[in-house]
Amino acid sequence: MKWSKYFLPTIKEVPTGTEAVSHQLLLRSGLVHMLTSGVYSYLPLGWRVLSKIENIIREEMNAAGAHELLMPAIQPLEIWQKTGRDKTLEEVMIRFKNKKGTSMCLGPTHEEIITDLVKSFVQSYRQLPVTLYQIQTKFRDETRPRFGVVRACEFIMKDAYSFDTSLEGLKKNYDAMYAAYKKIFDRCGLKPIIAEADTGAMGGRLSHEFLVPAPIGEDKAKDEDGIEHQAIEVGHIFQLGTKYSEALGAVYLDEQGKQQPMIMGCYGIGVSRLISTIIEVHNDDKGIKWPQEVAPFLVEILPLQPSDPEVMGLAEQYYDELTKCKIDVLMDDRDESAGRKFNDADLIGLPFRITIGKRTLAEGKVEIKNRATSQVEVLPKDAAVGRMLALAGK
RNA sequence: CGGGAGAUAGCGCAGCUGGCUAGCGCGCAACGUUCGGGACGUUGAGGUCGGGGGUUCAAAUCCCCCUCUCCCGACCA
Repeated sequence: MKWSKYFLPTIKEVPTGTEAVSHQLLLRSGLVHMLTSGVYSYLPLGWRVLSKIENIIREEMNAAGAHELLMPAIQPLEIWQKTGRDKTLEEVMIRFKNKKGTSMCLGPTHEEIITDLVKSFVQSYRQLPVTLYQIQTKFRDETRPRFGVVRACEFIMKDAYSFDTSLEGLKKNYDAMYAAYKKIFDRCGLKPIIAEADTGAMGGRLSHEFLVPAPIGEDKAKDEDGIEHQAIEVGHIFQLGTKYSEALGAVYLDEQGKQQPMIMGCYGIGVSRLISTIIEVHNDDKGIKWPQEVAPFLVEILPLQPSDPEVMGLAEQYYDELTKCKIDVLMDDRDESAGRKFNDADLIGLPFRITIGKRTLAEGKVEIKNRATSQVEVLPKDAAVGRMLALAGK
């Protein structure tokens, strides 16, 4: 991508009414834009990060044997009345009546919907176990949205649901999800504390929270050494048991031809919240330091004098070669001062920066800088692409 | 939902003991000079001072009501 043709508005000054570092950087680096409290647009760069995170989640969910689907956000209230959660979740549920006068809501979560769906198709133990998941927008009318996208009224969540015929089966699925979660967060550059937690409004037998220590955390978490941290909850997994299947009549016939309620688990990840959390953990006073796997682009090519044919020629050459090798490249080809481009590069925080300037190029050299470590390598111009590929692990 | 802070140009702010034809910095447009860490000069565009009502010769400024935003708490899968 070429910056001059891209929609990437960076902001120099700290936006009014922002306290959290991640909230400030989210806005300053052109990732999101607030429409109203707790409701955000994702700009092209933010959308790319979101897609990277989603793809990591997809890969690990699929590897764990879950199947992706997509359920509706618009839901009849009737189904919520069957489990009584129209009351439990009354405060956060956004409700309305459709033209026929039917009470509807925007889904704050999907246990009821998935249970109803699986009930429609699964009648036999032979069809179980099954685990389904979706990545979808949830709606919660939060009293106090906070810290940008950390607690929002409209947010993106990955929610998975397992259906089993036995507690052993549930345990197995639960363990598989637990393991997948560890991989997902690790790939996102996060080291969550995993803690047993209350099952709260979800109900059920057992649950674990995945908590990432951060100054803006709303949850308390004790680490292995018993030290308490403020932490952001990025994931929560539950052994639900039969609460929903019994309430909604999701039953199957076992080998004896006897009707049994399905045994369920559910597994959530706050996808949009992860963006804030990653920024909260990976930043310095100049901007974001994206972990490689979730970075919107892997490398920024920075020609300092775009009007210089030799500088720009080399930049274009790198751009083409790296793009051919399937590296996500952003080239700052804007006709702006060097200082501004350097500062913007630090702000948006791509893992690597290739700087091409007249002065260094006169000696046949260019620079590669690692954003996270600040390490700078000066190397012959013909070695830059090869080195970059090595750094990218290709 | 309780407590606190705030809303003036796209962004960051000043002005608030009434006198404003509303200003500064950044950004934006044009031209020229620059060109390795947010360059410089000249010219220019851009505002229902969050909204409504009131007091007054006169309101961004004083009074009342409302809306919105942020922070702390309560709440929260």
